[in-house]
Amino acid sequence: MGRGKIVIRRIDNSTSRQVTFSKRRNGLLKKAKELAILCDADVGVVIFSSTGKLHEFSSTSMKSVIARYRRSKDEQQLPNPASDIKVNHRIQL
Amino acid sequence: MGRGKIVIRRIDNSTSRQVTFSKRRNGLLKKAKELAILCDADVGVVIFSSTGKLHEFSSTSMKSVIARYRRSKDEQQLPNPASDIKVNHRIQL
DNA sequence: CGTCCTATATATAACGA
DNA sequence: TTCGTTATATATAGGAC
Repeated sequence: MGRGKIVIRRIDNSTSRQVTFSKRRNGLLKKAKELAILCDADVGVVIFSSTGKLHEFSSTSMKSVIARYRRSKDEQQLPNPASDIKVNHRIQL
Repeated sequence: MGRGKIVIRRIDNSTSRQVTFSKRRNGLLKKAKELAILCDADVGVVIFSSTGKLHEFSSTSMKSVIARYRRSKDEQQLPNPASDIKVNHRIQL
């Protein structure tokens, strides 16, 4: 989507990688927000740049998204309730 | 980005909302993957459709992304060491 | 580092089968 | 509803500030 076509592989040049990062990071966060609004979805996005800086977006709150994610995961990975009697896990954060 | 321009607000029609959801969800996940590869970033995306179905993407593992998110948050929300005597966080990374 | 500009690459809204 | 098709809307690569 620009003057030239690019291949999806790690950008070697540190400077261009940084530039591309900020542009695409903004694009991704915008898309996430649009998806959440348009489709009434609960979305959570976490991005760590290669320099370790955090960027995020969450339609509700990252906390609730993560909590919901856990619950959802727990459910789907417990297809064997018969042998799992003591299913008590606390959802923190 | 289609035949017509749209306003970013919840799509009332359930059917179109569903259609738009699957298209944009795929788009968002693709963008997330590209960002991770191109910019060597650590990305985590969690999406719950309005019907509650989970969709996700993570460059490494959602588990590690969430863990990293927590650490990152812990650090940044402790800008008041004066009143916080028991500030013991380990800086890793 | 973010911002503006502009030519292109992509994503996708509206349809049709 | 689930897929293609395609006309348009957007995102963004490249480059200059």
